[in-house]
Amino acid sequence: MSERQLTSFEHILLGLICLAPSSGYDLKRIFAVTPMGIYQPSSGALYPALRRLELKGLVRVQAPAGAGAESARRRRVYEPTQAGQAAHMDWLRTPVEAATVSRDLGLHLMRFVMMEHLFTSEEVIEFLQSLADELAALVAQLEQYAAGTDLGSRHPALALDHGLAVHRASLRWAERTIAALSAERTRS
Amino acid sequence: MSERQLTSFEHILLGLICLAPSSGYDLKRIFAVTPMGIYQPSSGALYPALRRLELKGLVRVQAPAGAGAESARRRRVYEPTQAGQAAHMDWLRTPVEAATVSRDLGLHLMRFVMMEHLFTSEEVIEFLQSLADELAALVAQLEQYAAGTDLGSRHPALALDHGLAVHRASLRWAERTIAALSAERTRS
DNA sequence: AGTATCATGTAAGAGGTTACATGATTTT
DNA sequence: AAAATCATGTAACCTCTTACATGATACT
Repeated sequence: MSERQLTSFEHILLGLICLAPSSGYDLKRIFAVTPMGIYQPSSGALYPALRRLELKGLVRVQAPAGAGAESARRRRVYEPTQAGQAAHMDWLRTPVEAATVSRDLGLHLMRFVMMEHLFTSEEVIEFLQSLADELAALVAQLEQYAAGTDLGSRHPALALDHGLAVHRASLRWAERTIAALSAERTRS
Repeated sequence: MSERQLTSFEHILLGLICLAPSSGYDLKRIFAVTPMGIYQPSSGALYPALRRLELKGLVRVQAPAGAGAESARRRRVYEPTQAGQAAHMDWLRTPVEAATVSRDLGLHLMRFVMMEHLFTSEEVIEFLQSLADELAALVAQLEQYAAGTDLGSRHPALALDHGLAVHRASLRWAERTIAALSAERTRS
């Protein structure tokens, strides 16, 4: 209920819990094992973040469930509340911001993954299209900067080439993925 | 003299100051204007960071220089000390780490830019080669993960495709840039 | 004279890292 | 029985963001 909005890390944790109820340790292993693991959250980041989500009423600890009394009492398995699921959907629907598309690209990809069973194909394609639009704008902006500015020396221009190359690759991926998903949609 | 090693942000500030003596405000404008400006440091991050560099003896405030007494006393223009230049060179020579090459790619590009007038062509090419090697290894690792793992559903596989696409683009850039710099070197 | 920009800084609060602590369960 | 792994957490420290404060200089 507190007003402060969630951090990216909290949004991702919430999303993972929406995907499947998980304990802190489960989440840690997800980061360790998948190619998402460029970031390896520390205990000191993970457990307090889960408590914050719990305090905000977005996740709750699953009831012991088992017939026995105290079995597995050590694990705190979190599941989303209704408010948590709603907050997650809101996050997935957040528009792609032009100013931060480059910085947030990894986050957008994460959102794309988490949309899979929550969005219709149309919504997913719409998201990818807005991502593609902003990437195209960014590429155009970088091209303009490269053409219009005398960078003085060699390496800055080469570094700019790198930025152009990777953003063009992202853009092509988005366009290719839109095409693939559209084809699957009509084929159904 | 304090033992704590510099943050990436501090390394970049030091590097920019080595490129040209600058005030905090100058540095702020560099971030605002260039395509480096995905990150816009706040005053609360910038000025304390400069003070830390000063305390560590890596930068110092330029002497007023002008003939007059108090003119322009408001600006604190930093220049590197010998220790600062040495620390900067050490940072530039830091090996590319395989485990973090993806996360640190932007940092490596920044280092590449700052190497321009401090490294020989051979050293620059050597750096780019090690970057290319680690990128190639990362691409191979992702390909292997994609082939060996059943990702269960569609979107994770597509997101992995994105990672492959952008890292291949980085790798191609590195190879292309090595070729270009090598050609220039032999032509001189 | 008033506004915009230049220029540097501080205070509060949030969140992360590192390192340590603790105990249960499983494996050898 | 000992060691490894599972599992959660805390405390100290550091840095960042946000927001505010301050004053000088340049422009209109």
